[in-house]
Amino acid sequence: MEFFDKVGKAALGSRLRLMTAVVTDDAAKIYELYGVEFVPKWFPVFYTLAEEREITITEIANEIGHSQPSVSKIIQEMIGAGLIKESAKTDDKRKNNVVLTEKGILISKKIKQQLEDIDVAIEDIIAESKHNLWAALEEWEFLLEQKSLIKRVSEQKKKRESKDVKIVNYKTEYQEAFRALNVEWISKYFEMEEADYKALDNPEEYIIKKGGKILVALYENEPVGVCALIKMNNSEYDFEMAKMAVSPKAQGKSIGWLLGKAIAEKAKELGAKKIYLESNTILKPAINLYYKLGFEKVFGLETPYKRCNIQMELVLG
Amino acid sequence: MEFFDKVGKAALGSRLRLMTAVVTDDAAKIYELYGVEFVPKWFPVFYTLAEEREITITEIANEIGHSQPSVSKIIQEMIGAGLIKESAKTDDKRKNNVVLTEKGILISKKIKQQLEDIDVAIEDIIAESKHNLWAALEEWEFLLEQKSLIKRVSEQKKKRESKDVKIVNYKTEYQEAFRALNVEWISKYFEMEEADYKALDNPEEYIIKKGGKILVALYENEPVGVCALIKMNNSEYDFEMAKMAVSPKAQGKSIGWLLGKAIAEKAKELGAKKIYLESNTILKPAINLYYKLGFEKVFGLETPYKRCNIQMELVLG
DNA sequence: ATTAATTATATAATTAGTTATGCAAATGTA
DNA sequence: TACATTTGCATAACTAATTATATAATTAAT
Repeated sequence: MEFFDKVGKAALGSRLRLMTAVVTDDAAKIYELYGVEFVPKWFPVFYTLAEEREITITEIANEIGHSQPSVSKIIQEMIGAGLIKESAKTDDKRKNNVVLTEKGILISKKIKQQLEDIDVAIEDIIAESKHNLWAALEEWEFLLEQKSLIKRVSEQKKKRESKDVKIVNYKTEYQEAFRALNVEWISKYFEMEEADYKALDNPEEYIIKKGGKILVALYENEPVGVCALIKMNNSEYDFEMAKMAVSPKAQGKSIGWLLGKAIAEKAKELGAKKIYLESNTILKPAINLYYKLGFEKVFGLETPYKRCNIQMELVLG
Repeated sequence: MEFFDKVGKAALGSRLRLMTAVVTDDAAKIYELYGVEFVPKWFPVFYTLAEEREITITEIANEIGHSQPSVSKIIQEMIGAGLIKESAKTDDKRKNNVVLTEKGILISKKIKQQLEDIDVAIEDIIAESKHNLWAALEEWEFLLEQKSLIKRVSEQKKKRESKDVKIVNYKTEYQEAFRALNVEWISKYFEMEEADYKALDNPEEYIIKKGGKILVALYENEPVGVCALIKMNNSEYDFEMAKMAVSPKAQGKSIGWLLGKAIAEKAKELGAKKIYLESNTILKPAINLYYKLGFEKVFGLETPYKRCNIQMELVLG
């Protein structure tokens, strides 16, 4: 199908669907060829019953990877066709154990030869093909169970988008964004405090002129994240990382990570050995990010912020 | 899925269906991730329209391998969603040409990035897997188009069953079968003639005692095919192959071919250089078989049978 | 110039699965 | 021991496709 070459791998689903249709259409004809009165969709259920002596509907569903209602319906059809019957041998009255009838056992014998022929026919295709579809399905089942397609795509999206994020130095034109992005999360989770207003309304005076730095993350030339490195009056720490904010609209692009890394780099350039931060444990994604960046908990410093209930430091390598 | 290992390749259809479900389920989530209001099943149709400027429903169906009603419904849904519109630019009033709307074009741009991400994600799976599912699907599409699964299985069935066919010499206990199998086809297509009754009622006297042979094909120890080698009074031919009959119930096991081969072998053992036969062209499968066995048309011999309108000979190698 | 066959589409019915939901039986827990 | 939770199953409603069939427009054939 030429179509698939043009579209690319995104058409994997469509391609699978077509192949499924081709194979299952022929499956029906194969039963006919062998003169077995049998509906192909019964096959997985039937096979399970031929193997196990007696088994419940839910167990069958789990074994063959169908939903329980699907098996439930198939069982009813097969009972109608006289291939299986309910077997009362159970103390748990919710359970509906089923077994093959005489007729079912007969058909299972008939089908045995058919299965072997199909097996040989498919083995032949495998032998004449370069790429083993059967083995590929088995392998992909495993790989997609390990990490689903949606997860893989979302990781790729993040990776690509974070490439388009630029971290730049603060300019006056970003003051509005610096203020707005911070006000957004602070007032959502806490209340704006005196110290916040000072720094956000006048960052050049309160942060940069005192020897600090502000970095801005740009995505498509819009400021979507900010973070400050604030000069401290403390014997142990030269700088505090603070006022980190990322627009909710720009989440999933690793912007926090990129800002954090850049701030740490900046601090190192300025000769710092360690940087300090204050936060609150209700901000779980933020705390997580700090750990990922290498911060560790410390205790005991004084702070002007009511909302601070966790203090951390990062030793610069 | 352990189930598949037990069942063998016959579960290829089930395995494909499960993989299709896994992939298409995630497809829906992927559109959501990218914030595109889009139903995955629209994708092949949408993609075709994004490529071609303007195209009819049937053309789309052919291109993407769906049925026409399927595309017809999808088109209606997409018109409802405002992604495409009918374009009246056609003289053939049966046709329903469709194109993307402004909104459709916008979404196609949005989706482009998404497609690239999926492409990379799937390429990554291909890279980390030993068996390339994408390439396997492509190859199997080709192989199954060349020779369908049903054809491959039916060939395998024939091959296996013809192994279970035994060709044995005539014994008195097979007289009834020899008669019945021949009467069945002769009276179906023609009328029984005097010469038929003689040979069939008393084969030992009319065939074997005169230096001829009869071979019987047994399947599951039942006689299901017969063929005679009859001594001729002719300077050119020593033997005639005649009274070949195969039970309709045993068709598809190459019994005719096995009998023909065995008769030719027998004739060679008896020192014949050529064998002769008479038939009628309305028996197309039989004539076909004779050609396959190496017989060629000849002309001019006299025959006691009304039904004879073709004469053939096989030069024994 | 009719009539028959073909083509393009739409609609209806069917298929093989899925979720969602409800009910009864069994199990766990305070 | 009573009550909440879990389990097993059936039923209903939905989904994404299919085949079968109807209708209108076009093309081919007498």
